[in-house]
Amino acid sequence: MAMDKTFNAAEAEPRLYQAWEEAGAFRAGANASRDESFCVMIPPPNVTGALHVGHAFNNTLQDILVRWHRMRGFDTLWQPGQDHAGIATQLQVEKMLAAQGDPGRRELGREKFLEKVWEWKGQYGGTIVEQLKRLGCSCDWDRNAFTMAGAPGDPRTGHEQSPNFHDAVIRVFVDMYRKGYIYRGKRLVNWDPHFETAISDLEVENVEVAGHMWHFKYPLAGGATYEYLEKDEDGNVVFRETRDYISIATTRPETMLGDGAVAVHPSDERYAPIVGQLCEIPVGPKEHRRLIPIITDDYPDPDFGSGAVKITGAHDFNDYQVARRGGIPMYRLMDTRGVMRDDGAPYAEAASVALAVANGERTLGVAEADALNLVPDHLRGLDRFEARAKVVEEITAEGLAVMTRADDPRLGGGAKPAPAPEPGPHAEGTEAPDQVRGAESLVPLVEAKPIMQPFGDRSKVVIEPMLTDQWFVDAEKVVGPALEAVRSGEVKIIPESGEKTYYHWLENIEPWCISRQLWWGHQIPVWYGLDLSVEDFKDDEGDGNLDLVELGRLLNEGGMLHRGDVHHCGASLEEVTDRFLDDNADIPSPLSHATLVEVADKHAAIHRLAESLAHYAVDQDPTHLVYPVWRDPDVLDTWFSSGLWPIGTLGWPEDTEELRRYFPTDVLVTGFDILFFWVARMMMMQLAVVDQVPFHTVYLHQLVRDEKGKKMSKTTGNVIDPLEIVDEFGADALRFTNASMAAIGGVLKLSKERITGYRNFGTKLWNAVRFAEMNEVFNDAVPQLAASELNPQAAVNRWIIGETAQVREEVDAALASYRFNDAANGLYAFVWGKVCDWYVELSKPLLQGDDAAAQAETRATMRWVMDQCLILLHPFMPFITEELWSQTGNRAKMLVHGDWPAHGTDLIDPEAEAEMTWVIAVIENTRSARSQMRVPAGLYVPMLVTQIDAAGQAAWDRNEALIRRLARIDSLSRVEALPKGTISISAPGASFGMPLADIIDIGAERERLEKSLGKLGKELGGLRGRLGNPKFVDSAPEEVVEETRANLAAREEEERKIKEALARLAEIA
RNA sequence: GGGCGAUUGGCUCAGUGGUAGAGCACUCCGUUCACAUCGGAGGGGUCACUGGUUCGAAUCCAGUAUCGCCCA
Repeated sequence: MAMDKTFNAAEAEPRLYQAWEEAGAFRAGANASRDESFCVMIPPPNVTGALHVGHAFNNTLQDILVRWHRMRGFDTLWQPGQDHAGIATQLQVEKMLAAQGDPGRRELGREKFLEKVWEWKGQYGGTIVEQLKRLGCSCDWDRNAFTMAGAPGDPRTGHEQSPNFHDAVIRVFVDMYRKGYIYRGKRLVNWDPHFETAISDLEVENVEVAGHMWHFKYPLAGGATYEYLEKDEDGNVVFRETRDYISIATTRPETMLGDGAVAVHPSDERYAPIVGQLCEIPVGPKEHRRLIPIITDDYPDPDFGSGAVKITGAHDFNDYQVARRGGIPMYRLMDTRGVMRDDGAPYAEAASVALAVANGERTLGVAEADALNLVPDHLRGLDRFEARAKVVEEITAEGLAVMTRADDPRLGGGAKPAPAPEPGPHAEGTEAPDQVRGAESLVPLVEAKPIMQPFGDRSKVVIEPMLTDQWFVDAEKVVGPALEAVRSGEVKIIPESGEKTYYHWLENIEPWCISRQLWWGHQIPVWYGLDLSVEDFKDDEGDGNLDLVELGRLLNEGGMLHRGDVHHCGASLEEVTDRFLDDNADIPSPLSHATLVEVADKHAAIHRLAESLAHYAVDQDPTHLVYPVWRDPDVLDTWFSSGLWPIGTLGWPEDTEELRRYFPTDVLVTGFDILFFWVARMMMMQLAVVDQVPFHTVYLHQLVRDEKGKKMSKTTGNVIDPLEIVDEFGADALRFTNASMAAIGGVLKLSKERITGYRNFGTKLWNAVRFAEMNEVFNDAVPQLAASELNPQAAVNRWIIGETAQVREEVDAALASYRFNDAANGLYAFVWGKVCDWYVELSKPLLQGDDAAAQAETRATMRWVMDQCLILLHPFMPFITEELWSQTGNRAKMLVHGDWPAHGTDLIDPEAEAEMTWVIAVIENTRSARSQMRVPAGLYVPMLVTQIDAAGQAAWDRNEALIRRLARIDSLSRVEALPKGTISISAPGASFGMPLADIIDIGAERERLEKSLGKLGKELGGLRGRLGNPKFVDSAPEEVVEETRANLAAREEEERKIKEALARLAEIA
């Protein structure tokens, strides 16, 4: 059956993939023939994800490594899976419910909503798996894992065999909690007011937007004044003014309400006289203006703005640090929706407490400060952007805005009396009064300037730094081993620059916020109970029993509603029950004997306890008393669970065979951007939990960009869909392009031109095999031999065997050091440049000639060579190679399990190599001369030789048919001297000529020769210069000097021949 | 502002001390015998700049310029 002219990827790819899967070709350990294992964990894509070019690139590299190891007989596992992507999935499902007109998340309630999520996961969660298959990824899909596997409600669709990840996550949390690595605390976190949850830095996009910088006066307390001086570089006073205020610049006026201080740099002489004094926040009811201290801190930049910075510890990350250093109270201003707080005591009351703090009359604990609502009554309940407009308006109306001339360039464009506040959902037009626009009139100084603003990458709303109670991993406690593992070289990061980044980040690590206020995720395994160990509670009778009066007091006054809760961490309620009961053992009976029950939340707990006590009051039956506890409603950050990916997917905490065989795993291939978010955390967690590194090598790559180096984005419209590429060019072309781009640390620019080129490469390979097939190379009669059994006579066959051995070594070396581009480019150059361009061409006279022995050995050799091409290319282009493998004779195994060659450079035959190098030089030089002399391409011409050394003569004799065919020569004659009008052709050790006096152009020939001479002259100059330098001969390595000498000799011979040829031309001219 | 990196032919990029390569594009020639998704032959770079180290620098060092990424 004749082969098609091209490979039909669209038809073959699904068929081949199915065949691999049916044969179980990708199962862990398939084709294993040795003890060593090789394991790659897929960086789990989001379960909501769809394949993009980044996935395609990343997974191509993994597949190359995996297929390469599998073919070499390693016990190989490529572990696939997806992560549950808390926010993204929850959002997706909410959207779906809305689109279907179904009840929303809150209406459904947690349990019902989670059922919907599981349904959604079952239906759509496998999308990316199917897409990875189209790329040819050889994952062990039977083991497909999911970071929520085993969680309550899991119907096990799409991850049927996944280890119970939920157990692993909960176990790790409990374990790390008990080791003291996890704590609960109030810290500043990125808060998404839309989803009402903390989010990670990774989920925050900092975008430059047009913003404003307002300048306001904070009056000094009690009308105090000071001399404000500005000096130039030489210390001369250039500005002097008596001021009763300090000037502050801010991009977020609404946060002024929560200011705890004004800070200036300790070296700033301008403000030295007033450091330590109090100043007034110029907003809020006049009679309750809050006073805050002027402090020093290194954070303010004296050259930026006025040099003074307001400190709002609860709403700004920099201010938070200053506040912590300076013991400045942090006042939270907003609720979870980014709306100005409307809870707690009236403003007057709160402000007086804050004033007492500012005056040093009292201090506040973190929780107490947080409970204080310092939003003036009339601003309560406003959106943060509405509040901003109000604050600006009020300060300006009171005359406390810094004023400037209307033509001040800082105002940007036309001066606006009171610019609109930041763009926000509720940004309204300005209500500022019209003012005269003359340059002389004064307007508030509101600079128009670009500011970096954080947005939630899913919600697209402005992220609010928010002081909230969250769970944290005390990263400082677990960072040590993770740093040491890389420093010691136990774990290697490629490229090396990644190691620097890794150190820099880990050495400055911050606590890691792991709680999220979502429903979809691993619920935190912590239960809370009411704190009954009331210190000031008095058991009147001292009899250890509560009477009704005492119970009443406990409920109403005992602080049960106001005191903190107690909590315990454990894998299940059963695990924490005893701990709660132990806590309660000391409190008066009958409460000490209460039975523990679980309720929904704290409100329910209080209600339930009260109810229980009321019953007790009536029936005095202590057996009905209950102690209600409730579980933390928050879930864990998705990164916390995917941090356990290496051990979790292998079945930890069970002591599984997979864990023993494949852990620690080998290589992690992932994007540079998640070095911190994932790689570092996996290192920390695996080391903290099982005291082993998760992998020995981390291969980091860049973002895949478009052909111009731009990030792909929907807005720019430059997104390349990898599946469209697969449809158009085939998966192999995309894969080969990915590999050839993958220089270590390289920028990745994907262009269709390049993909087309590698699709063409596939066609080239296809047709080379097709040629072989047409020449009966794959007939059953042709033996399938090992390299060592071939022993061909013809130099061309011996030569190509050596070339193949060499490229195999190059490919192995390149892959071993993750130089995918070198491996791919080496194979491209070999298959196209050596096999197709030369070996196939040179073989034609032998295959089609009448020397049966030569024909037979050439067939056998070509069969071997073609097989080697398919084997070596298989990890890069699995589909086309597998198809060719199946079309070329009976095979014991599919190529996916083909045996990767181990033949060495002992197959290189230096004599054959030298001979073929000479033959190729003769052919190329002849073709070049013919082409430049415009000898018709098809015309067979005679060749003369005047001088040829023994090696040359032997090479000619043995390869005459090849040379004649490829150089189009019809005869070779020995002559004493070349006749006039001969085109000169040289080869090492020989001088040839083509006597074409009647058709050549003397001038053109002279031009050709002189050009060659010119080039040679440059080279000769360099070579002679070097060898003429005694220092070079003395200090350069022997072999370099030798090489240079040999090179010079060869060039001199060439120069001599060209000069002779020019002399001959001169005779006829 | 801090950190990391880049600058090589028209384009995209390799190249860790021995005098510069690839692919694409371009020019010319060629469709009878694997392939026009092809073959043959060519042109094209003072390796960003300035100094230094070295017998020798695209490569190592210092500085300058421009650009990019990350963090603030």
